[in-house]
Amino acid sequence: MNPRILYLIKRAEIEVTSRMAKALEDEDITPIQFTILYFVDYDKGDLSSAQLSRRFSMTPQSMNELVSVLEKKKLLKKTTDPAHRRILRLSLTAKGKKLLSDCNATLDSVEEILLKGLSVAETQTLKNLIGKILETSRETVLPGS
Amino acid sequence: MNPRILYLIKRAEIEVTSRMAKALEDEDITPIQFTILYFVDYDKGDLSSAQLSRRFSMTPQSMNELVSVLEKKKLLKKTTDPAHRRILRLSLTAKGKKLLSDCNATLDSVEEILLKGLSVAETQTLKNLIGKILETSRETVLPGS
DNA sequence: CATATTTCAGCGCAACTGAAATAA
DNA sequence: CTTATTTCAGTTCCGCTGAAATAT
Repeated sequence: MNPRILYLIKRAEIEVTSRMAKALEDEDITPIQFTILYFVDYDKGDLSSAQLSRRFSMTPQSMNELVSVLEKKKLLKKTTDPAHRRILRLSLTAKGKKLLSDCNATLDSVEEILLKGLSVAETQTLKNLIGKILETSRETVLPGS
Repeated sequence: MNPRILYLIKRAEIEVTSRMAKALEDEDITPIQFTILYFVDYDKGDLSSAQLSRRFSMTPQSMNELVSVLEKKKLLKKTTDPAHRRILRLSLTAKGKKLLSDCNATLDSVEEILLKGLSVAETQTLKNLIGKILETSRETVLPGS
């Protein structure tokens, strides 16, 4: 039926998310929670909840709820910014770092299964092409920047 | 930061969905509702709500709600199957067909914008690669088939 | 009796909006 | 006074489960 590329992307995401959810439930964590940990770790203590909300196109209130859950699970902690006492910078706890690395190992196998029909070169091509689309997206913005 | 392909796919889907939603809101329809119309049209009167629910990995109850909304909007109608009086086959109304073709035109431009960084050949490659992933997915199933 | 489709009813989650306190 | 971050409170939406009626 030669489907739209919009539809193919959506289907692929549904598949990816359900497999991620399944793989991560042993760690008692959702795909979104994982992604937050992933970003907090990457930006090493520089991210606030408000900044995260912008990056994920969510309201600060919604992001704060997600963050609170992770805080209650003792996976990340808030420390007040030395220069701006109102801002709470996020960082992973030791438990959070451990969990993150476990999850990364788990997701490596999920990716491996999903990509087993593709060669290494094809996988790289796929990454590049999606990357180009995301670049185009960033240039032609929709809402308020 | 060399992100996971799982993450790239998720990002792309977020971008696609938000642009679809924006483009379709003039037609007063959501991306999911559009997709249902698209499938009902494609299968020309052969789909029931229960079959649709399986195709989208949803419960029949949830799908029925979506279908009800479209029915109230007079975009599709139910006709009892001649052989199985319990089954309600779905088909588009004239209004639904008109809307679907308008939406398809709208989405053609959305795709064009999103893919403007890619050549025709690259677009085809992207479709093929995602297609391969979806094939692999179908082979290595997760839940009950 | 087992199975599939549809429908009514209620639940829970994850996002939202609104409003307020704190701080630069 | 304006703006940004955080937080409390209420709301809405969308998918879920449970239960029942209908039909093969």
